[in-house]
Amino acid sequence: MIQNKIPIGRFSMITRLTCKALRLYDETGLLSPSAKDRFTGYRYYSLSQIERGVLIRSLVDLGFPLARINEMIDAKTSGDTEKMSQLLEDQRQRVSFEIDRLRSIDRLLERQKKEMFSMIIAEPKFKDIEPLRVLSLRDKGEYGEIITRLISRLCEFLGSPDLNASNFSVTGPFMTIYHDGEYREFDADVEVAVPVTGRLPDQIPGIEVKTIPGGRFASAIHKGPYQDVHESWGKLYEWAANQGYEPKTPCRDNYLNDPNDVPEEELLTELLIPV
Amino acid sequence: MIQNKIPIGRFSMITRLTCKALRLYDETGLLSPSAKDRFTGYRYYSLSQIERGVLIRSLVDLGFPLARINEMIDAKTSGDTEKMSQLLEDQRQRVSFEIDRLRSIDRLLERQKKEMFSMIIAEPKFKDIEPLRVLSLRDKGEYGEIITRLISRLCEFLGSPDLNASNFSVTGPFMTIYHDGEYREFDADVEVAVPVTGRLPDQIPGIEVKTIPGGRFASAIHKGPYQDVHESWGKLYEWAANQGYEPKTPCRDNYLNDPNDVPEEELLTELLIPV
DNA sequence: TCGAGAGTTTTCCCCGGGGGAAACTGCGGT
DNA sequence: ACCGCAGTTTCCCCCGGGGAAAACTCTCGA
Repeated sequence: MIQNKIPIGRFSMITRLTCKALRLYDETGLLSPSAKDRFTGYRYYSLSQIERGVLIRSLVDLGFPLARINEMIDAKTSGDTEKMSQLLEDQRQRVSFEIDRLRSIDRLLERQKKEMFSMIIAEPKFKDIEPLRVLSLRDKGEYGEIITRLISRLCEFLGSPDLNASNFSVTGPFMTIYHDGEYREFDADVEVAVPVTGRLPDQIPGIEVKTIPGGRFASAIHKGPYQDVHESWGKLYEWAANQGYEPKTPCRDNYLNDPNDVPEEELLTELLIPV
Repeated sequence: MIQNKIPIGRFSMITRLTCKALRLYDETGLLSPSAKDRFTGYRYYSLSQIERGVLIRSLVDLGFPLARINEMIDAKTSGDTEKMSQLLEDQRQRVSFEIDRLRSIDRLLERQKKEMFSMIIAEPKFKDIEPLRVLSLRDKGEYGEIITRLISRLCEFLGSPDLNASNFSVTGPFMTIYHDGEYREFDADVEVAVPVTGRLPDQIPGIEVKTIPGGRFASAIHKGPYQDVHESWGKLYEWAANQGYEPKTPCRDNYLNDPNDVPEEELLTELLIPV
């Protein structure tokens, strides 16, 4: 019997697997050296293990995770061609999927390069939102004016000193809830709310504590002046419809930053449509 | 001052970052909550942190690693447009590179699906090989015949029982070294060698212990019958030349598995051209 | 037989979080 | 004032190795 004691470094050169990887494969049992010196712990591989090593290497090159490599080798040694092509097909799908993902990232990067973050708009997605306990104020009138007015009234209330002592606190951004079925420039039925926790020290006429319902929403983030928000609403409606959901009511939006802090072009508004 | 104590879960909903990620960002300092309860450890974020969170999220979507995200935000807040577009460009390159890599994997997978591993050939690459101490036997004649003959003589010698006792062992696969400048069907100058370690117990006429030189090699793995090896040699020469290297001499090949163990179509031969 | 230099061993930390366990806490409702 | 549930905390393991450190060992040539 020819002793073939290939030390790890040379075996690594032959199989193109790194020493680090070989040690890992030893631990996990994917490829254990045929001999291990009991005193020094040195690993020694045999010539007949080279083939397995090379096979593992090519499977690694194909992007298989180690668990799949194990399955694949099992399938190959037991001649299970069915399983093998199954695994190959799975892998191909995973790779294609990844390629698509990267391509869309590439497109986004391209856009950012041109516009230098003037337009980071998070891609639309669905969100499951829990019911929310809010402080709210509702009125009718012209959009822009009424929202400004209600928000400043809420701010005024929140700024009052006797709130500091209580366990009351604000737990989210301001939001507007549009109770009308569709956009209406004037005489709109609008509610402004802010998520809160804790108990109110006293009753303020017109300001109400209530719980607004949760559920599934289509969500997108609009960046830029409030005036342009209509376009984004349109896109979001379209997107939700394309995904096979029917837009419901009432819509909301969240004001994610403060017009006092950032210029108009940096304003972020999250748009939410219940579906 | 309005207390805004947004707990981690809600902040995660708003920014679209997971709680897990937020805890990590807290540890690394990328985004630390504005308040942390000293007794319970609860994290509380403020409304004004939402913007940073949303920005981080969109950078994550763009595939930036966290370190780059840090740099990017620094550049953005200090208004360093130069740096920003630099980072964007870098990222775009990394993504394109990754897309290319995946595409080539996809191509390989496609091929494997058709040929079911009848042709795993590792992609050509360059290797730096150390000098190798070998047992060698050299002769002239017709390729196929001479290689077979020399290998069996070496095997015979290696199988002799007095070697077992010594500290002598085989540390690599058999190899052939082609000393001619080019392919020659007959009267080829061929050396067969096997890497060894330890001392030879006695001298065998014709068998020599020597050290063959190392250096940089172009390497590929051929799978299939030895007869077809010429095509792979040709491809490897072409590839090395395309990479701007000049093929030198002598070439070698390593026999990575044993014709006694596997059918002809499964034979693996590593081809090495010094450059 | 010895010494130098290269090879190998373990161990630990890193990426960028996901998943899950066990324990503790917040908060609204009754 | 208490209950129960949902939220939050920390801790540890997982992927698939890369990099580095400290200690040990192998091998070849002199």
